Amino acid sequence: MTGARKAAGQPDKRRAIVAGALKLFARDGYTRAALDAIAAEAGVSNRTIYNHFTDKADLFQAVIQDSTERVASTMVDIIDRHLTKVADLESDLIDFGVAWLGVLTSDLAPHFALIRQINAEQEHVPPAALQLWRRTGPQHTRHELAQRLRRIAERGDLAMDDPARAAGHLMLLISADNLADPRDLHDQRETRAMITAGVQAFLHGYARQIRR
Amino acid sequence: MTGARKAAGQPDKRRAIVAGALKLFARDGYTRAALDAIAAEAGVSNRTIYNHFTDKADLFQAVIQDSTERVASTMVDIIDRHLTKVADLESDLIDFGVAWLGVLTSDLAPHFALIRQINAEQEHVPPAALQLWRRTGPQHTRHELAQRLRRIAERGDLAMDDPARAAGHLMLLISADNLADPRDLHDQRETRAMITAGVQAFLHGYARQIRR
DNA sequence: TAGCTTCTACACCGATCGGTGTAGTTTAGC
DNA sequence: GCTAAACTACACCGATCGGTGTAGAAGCTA
Repeated sequence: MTGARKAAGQPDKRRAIVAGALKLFARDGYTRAALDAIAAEAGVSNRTIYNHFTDKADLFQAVIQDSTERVASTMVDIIDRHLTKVADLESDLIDFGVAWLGVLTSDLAPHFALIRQINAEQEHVPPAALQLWRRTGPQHTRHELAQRLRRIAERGDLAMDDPARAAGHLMLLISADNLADPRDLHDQRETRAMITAGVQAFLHGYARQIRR
Repeated sequence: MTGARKAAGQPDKRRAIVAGALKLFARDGYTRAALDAIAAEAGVSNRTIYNHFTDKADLFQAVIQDSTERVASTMVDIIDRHLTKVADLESDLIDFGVAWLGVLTSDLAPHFALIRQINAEQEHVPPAALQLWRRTGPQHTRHELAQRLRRIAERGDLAMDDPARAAGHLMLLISADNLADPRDLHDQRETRAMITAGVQAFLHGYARQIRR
């Protein structure tokens, strides 16, 4: 609700609260996560939380915003690192996919559990928070990815009508259904095989030389 | 937990309870959904629920099983209806996709909200229930779809190494990210365009004549 | 040292919820 | 029409939780 916060309280306490809240919201969901447990996790008094946030809902929204921005910037970094200078498109895309999927098992993993919670609780999450996540999260990274794909297409290695749609397809084919089922992500070989298959499915659909 | 139920109570009451519970579990999630509210939704006394189910968790598991079986059989029907006799592969796949996506907005829609809840609450759902859903739900339909794709491949219209993986890709490309974001699904033209793009991406990746 | 803000510990309120007990009413099957 | 099972209404318990009040400790600034 309140757009601009006036930085009440100690910044390090605030960070600890947000970090602890992310962990518990991600694991337990909005309703199940108790504020006392969050306070304990953050090594902070229950009362201090209300010194930084007006509400449980307010805290939730802050957690969404913080985590989304952090993850989105990581994703954009990966896009930049792998898809700016492209030598062998297929192997570069596979490397890109490996890095992309690696985020799901990194220390940023709780974020994606949080996203599942948001998707489940859509009816109870304030619409403003939902919209904020969609824009600065998946929409932003998809746009960034689409830009790179368009540039590669202009070089002649890809052919597509709608870069945004193609970017969405690539993201789907790379992450497969692992967003819904984050197990099996620890088998390196299986993960790589899955990514390779996804990239090949993507490429042979968009590569110009095999487009009919 | 208890595998075999001894059909305690009136069957129509049981059905009403399961139906009401599905609606509320889907909308509110396991924790938020109150048993009193479920009882009211089902037009049944609070106490009657405990005559049919031992627990809230027991009821939840029954709801998962019931809804999953119903939806899976619908999906298999759609596969059978559209992919048994294939004339024009691309247009048949598009029709198939339209029917497939139509389920998401049908009266079976609450099921997918329930699935989002399950995916979010994975840490708190009994593993047996999770496994049961995965097997009789997505794994089953994917296997069924893979069978059809293999048959089409044997006829020479498709080429693929791993039919199961291909089936997964097709399911992803057809439903795009609408499983996570079920809005926008009411714009007929946009939906059809999305499905068409997905099918074309799939086809040009697996069609033999354009495989390098 | 003085003064201000922040944090902590703790007790507390009101509401919600899962689950039970009970007494009485309805319904199904013989 | 009788009996037993099933259902209803209602009161109730114990636990959890969001949020507040308060009094004092800790830390920063001058």
